[in-house]
Order: sequence, then C-alpha cells, then structure tokens
Amino acid sequence: MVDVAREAGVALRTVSRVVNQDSTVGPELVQRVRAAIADLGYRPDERARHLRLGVTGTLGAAVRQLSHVNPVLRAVERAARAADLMVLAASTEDDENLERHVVESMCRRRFDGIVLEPIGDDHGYLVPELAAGLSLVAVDRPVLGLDVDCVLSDNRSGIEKAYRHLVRHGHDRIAYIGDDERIYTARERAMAFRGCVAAHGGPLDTMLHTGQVESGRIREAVRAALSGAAPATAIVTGNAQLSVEVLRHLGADAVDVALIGFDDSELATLLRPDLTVVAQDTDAIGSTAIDMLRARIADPATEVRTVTVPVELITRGSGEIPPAT
Amino acid sequence: MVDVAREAGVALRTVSRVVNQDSTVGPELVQRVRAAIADLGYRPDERARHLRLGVTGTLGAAVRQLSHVNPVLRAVERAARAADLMVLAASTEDDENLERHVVESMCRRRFDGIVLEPIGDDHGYLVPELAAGLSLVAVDRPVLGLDVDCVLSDNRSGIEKAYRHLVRHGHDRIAYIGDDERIYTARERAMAFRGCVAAHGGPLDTMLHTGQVESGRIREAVRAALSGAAPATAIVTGNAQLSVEVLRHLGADAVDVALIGFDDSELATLLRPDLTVVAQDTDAIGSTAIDMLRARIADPATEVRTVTVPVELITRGSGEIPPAT
DNA sequence: ACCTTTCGAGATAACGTTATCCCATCATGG
DNA sequence: CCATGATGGGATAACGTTATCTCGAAAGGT
Repeated sequence: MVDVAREAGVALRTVSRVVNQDSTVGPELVQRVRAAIADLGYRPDERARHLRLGVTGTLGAAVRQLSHVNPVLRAVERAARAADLMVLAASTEDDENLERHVVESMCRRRFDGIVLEPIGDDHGYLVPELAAGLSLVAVDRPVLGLDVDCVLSDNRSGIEKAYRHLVRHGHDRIAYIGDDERIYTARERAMAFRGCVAAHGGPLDTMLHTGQVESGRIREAVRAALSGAAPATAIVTGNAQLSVEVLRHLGADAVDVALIGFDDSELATLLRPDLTVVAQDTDAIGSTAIDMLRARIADPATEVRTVTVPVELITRGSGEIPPAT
Repeated sequence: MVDVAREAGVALRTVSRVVNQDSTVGPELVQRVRAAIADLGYRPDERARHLRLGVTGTLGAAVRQLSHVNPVLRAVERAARAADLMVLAASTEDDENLERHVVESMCRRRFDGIVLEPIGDDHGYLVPELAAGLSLVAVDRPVLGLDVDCVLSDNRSGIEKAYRHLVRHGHDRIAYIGDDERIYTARERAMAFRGCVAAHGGPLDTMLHTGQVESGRIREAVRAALSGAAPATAIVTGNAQLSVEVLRHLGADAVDVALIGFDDSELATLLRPDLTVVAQDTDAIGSTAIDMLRARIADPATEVRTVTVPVELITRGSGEIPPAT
C-alpha cells in the first residue's frame, strides 16, 4: 500500500480512501491511484482491514458433513449473501472434538457469528466464548444446558402427522425405525412415536427400533417389525438415510407395506411407489437462522429465542398403501 | 493480551510465549499466565497472528454446491486436516460471477491456497492473483487458458470403458445422454462417446443427446433413443443426476434396456437392477489436490502439473442386460 | 573469586490496514 | 481585500500479534 502511495505520489491515507470508494478524492487522483494499484499488482489484505475495523463480515457454518445433501446450509448461504455476509463452512463429521476445534478456530478468527449444528451433550467450551460476545445460533438441534438461540423443526408434530395419516388409512400396527437416540432429533422423534403409540393403545416392543444407522441392524429391525404374530403393516423411518436402508431391505415388499419417511429427498419421486415424507421447511430454517444471528450481532442483548419451524406431510403414494388383510 | 500481562505481572512477550507453548518459560510463570488468561477470558486473535506471521494455515474450497453430495470435498477436508490445515468452503452455485467473488474474497483473506471447481471459460481475474503468488489447484475441470495445477478424472477412458463393456455384452446401438457441452466434463465425455461411435462404425444422429439437465429434455432424449427403426438397446448417461432422470423416464423399461451411469451414488444399489457405473476415484482426487497445493505453497516455483486420475467400471447388473432381440 | 555459559524475560519494532486530527488550498461573501 | 467555510489530502496513532535484540541473573568451571 505504501508502495502504491509512492508510485501514485500520494499519501497512504489517500490510497485507502480510493480502495474504499471514499468520495472525497479528486477524479484525477483516483485515476493515478488506480493505475498504480494495477501496475504494482496491489491486493488489499482483509486480515489487517478486519483487525483495524473489528468486524470481519464473515459467518461460520459448522455442519455435520459439507459433502452431504444439506438444504439448510444452502438456505443459510443464500440468506447470508443477501445480507452481504460471507459464509465459510467446515465439517464437524459428527465428532464432538472436531466440532470444538472448528468452532474455536472460527472464534479465534473472529467470525462475526456462527451457525452450528451441535453434536453431543457437552458444549461447555462455548461458555467463555459466549461470555466474550460470540454470536451463535444452533440449527436442527439445541445446545443443551446453554442459553443459546436455536432453530428447530417440529419433530414431534412430524411424527404425529405421519402416525395419524397411517391410522387414517386403516393401519393399526405401525413400526418406527429410527437413528441412535443419543442424537437429539432421533430422541425427539422416537419419544413422539412412543407418545403416539401410547395414545393409540398399541404394543410398543416390536414396533420401535432405534440405534446406529448400520445396514445389518436395519435389516434386522425390518424383519422384526414385519414378522411375528402381529406384524406391522406400516413403517415410519427416522431420517432420509434410514428410508433408503429400509427400502433396500423391504425389496419387493415395498409395494405392500406403507412407508413414510422423515426428510424429503430427490429419490422420493424416483421409487415406485413414490415416497410419502415428512418434509422440513429447510428454507425457513436457514433464513430464520441468519435473521436471528444478524439480530444478535446487531444487539448482543437481544433476548435468546428458540424458534420451532413447522413440518409438512407430502403424500406421494407409499404412505397411502392400505394394510394387508 | 496486555491486560493478561499486567494481571500476571509479566511482559507481553511472555504471554505470547505461553500461548504458543514456547519452552523457555518457567513453570510457575506459565501457571500465573494461564490463570490470568482464564480470569480475564482472553481469547487470542488469529487475525493479528496471521497478519504478523504472514501465513494463515487456511485453505479455501470453492465448490459448485456445498449442500450437494461431493465426495471430493470430503477427501479434501480429510487430507487437509491430516496436514493440520483448516479448510473453509463456500459455494459458487455454478455462477461465474459468484465464483469470482468467492475466490477474490479468499485471496483478500490471504488463504494459503485455494481448491477450485472452475466454472465457465474466462478466468482472467485469476491472472493478477496468480502473479501475486496465489497457490491454486483446480479439480474436476481445468482452468482454460491459464497454466494452473489441475486434478481431473479420466473422462475419456470412463466413456470408453462403458462403451466397450456394452459392446462386449452384445450391444450394437448404444445411446449417450449427457449434460450441456458448455460444461467441460460434459464436453469431454460427449467427445469420447463420438470417438467410440466413430471407431465402432455406428450412426450418431439418434444416439447422442446433450443439453441442460431438464426433465422434459431427458424424457424426449430417452424416447428418441428408444424409438425409430433401429432403437438403442443400451444407454450411457453423463452424470449421476442424469442417471436418475433417465431411470425416471425409463420406468418399467429399466429391466430391458442396459444402462451405465457416470458417477457412483448411494442409490446405485437401491434400484433393481443395481446400477452399473463409471466411478471416479474421489478420494484420490481430493488427496492429490491437497498434495499438489501443499507442494506449491511450499515452493511456488514447482512445475505446474495436470494429474489425471483413473476411473473404474463397477458392474452391478444394469450394464449387463443383454440387447433385446 | 572471577569469568563464561545458559536460561528466562522485557523493550521495541514490525505486519497492513483505517480513523483521527490537522493543515493546505480555494472559492465565496461581507 | 480579508475572513470564513468547504474541500481535499497528509502525518500519526492505533488494532493484536510475534520476532529481534538486549539484558539480568543464576549456574558452573577454572
């Protein structure tokens, strides 16, 4: 920058003014400075700029897997771009230690705010960061034990919609195959399912299967649900990956067993019958997250909120299969 | 930091030494400084650190869509983590202007290097950055007109493998349905297909269909390929998304028409018959990209290279369907 | 007892920006 | 013709780090 100033025969401050489009610089000086910048290949250094300014105009997104389908992240990027903020994202790989590493890195880099898909139950490392003024919003899952802004889907209502839909289509014995209940969303959905069964009066033991998403376990769960004296005539799955696994193991039975999946996905309309799903409003989740984050950045004293976004049942065929007689 | 020094009763430099685990500080001073850091909630500022150090220990990844399946990005993150580098990623949304914006932002932030999935044909904006010492590696597609490190899949060989495989299974009339040839990979694959047809001696007009991935166009292409006096008995698709679309429109015909898709995907083993694919070695692409980037960062004078990574034909059933008689 | 070595720690100067303050220069009004 | 703004531009001090240089003190050898 000092070289540019010398080359253009102006003061340092003037170069800064030209770079920042300050209107108080005469046109011919602007020209001279521009020329010098091009000549010398000067490229401004945001590190220094941000250091001086205090803010970085950057949001961090710490998500489970960058390389997976994540419509919420897409909505986050869109909304941030609309607010002239840059989003830089990194994967936490469902690893608590990696989450901590990623988030702390973002804090040390003084990102203006962080969108986090939290993992696990212990987020104690966040306490000093929050005390020091970190703006953070959790999406998809809450940060347990900490008073933090949060955007969640209405998991309970989603399961209830699916259950009621199947009951309405004549099903009586409905199974649920879900993810590991150590995961918040899996826990919420399984609890909601238990509530449905309790309200409806059926047995639970052969109808609820949760645990790691592992092909062998899913096969076993599908087998257990569909066998015995009173086999299930319908299945609800706990997430998109589980829908795929369950379909894989249903095989030819897929035309006889009703199925409703949690989460919409592109293959929902590829299969026969098309997949009925509980779809999350990912656009609303993402843009709400950015709204809340921006509000907190603007005023750190903003009251902490948890927003629950409604889900929608999309009927496509698989959920409308009648019970086998 | 100066507050910490005052609180601990030491000099600024000593605090820095403690933070950076310098061994030349006495144990009791380390304790005092640690206590002061915790007391005052001091959090180091990487912006200043990076400014002073010159390097940021950060790589940027500018990819088409963060929220899409992208096994290469996963491999990039893994390999970078192994090298103790942080990867921060952003989407370019297949938009040339957005790509430029993202890459220039990363440059101004002085990322140590950038992994780029280039879009379009004009990357002139990179020239001054490269001249100023930007380390960059392109993946999946080359940066046309610029001498830049590059990791590509062997698209030509992939198409040839698929074509030969189908010929070996008795097919004579093989159709190709591909993406818009303005996209480099689509162009390469279509060209390779033309070469195959030329070598094999068949007609081309009803067998080659490229253009935007749009449901109506794909339906029309499938119809055109399978109708007429000499209908195709086998189809090769140009990418994973096209495989899905083609399958959608094949419907019940999927058991009669041989199909080989470019790119592996999780739904390849979900369908009946399972999908035979040309699989890219995404792990190799990602780790090679990081290797090349690190080499260039370490020595900017390193010779520019283009690495072509082999592809593999994975037979699963759909590609082994014999021609209808 | 004195000199040398080693080790720990402090003062100071960068890194590349921007903001504050201040001073020219010029046109305008009394 | 001089005072008064207004306007454009320059010197200087931060922002929060780390590296260099220097110095003091303690330990060990002759």
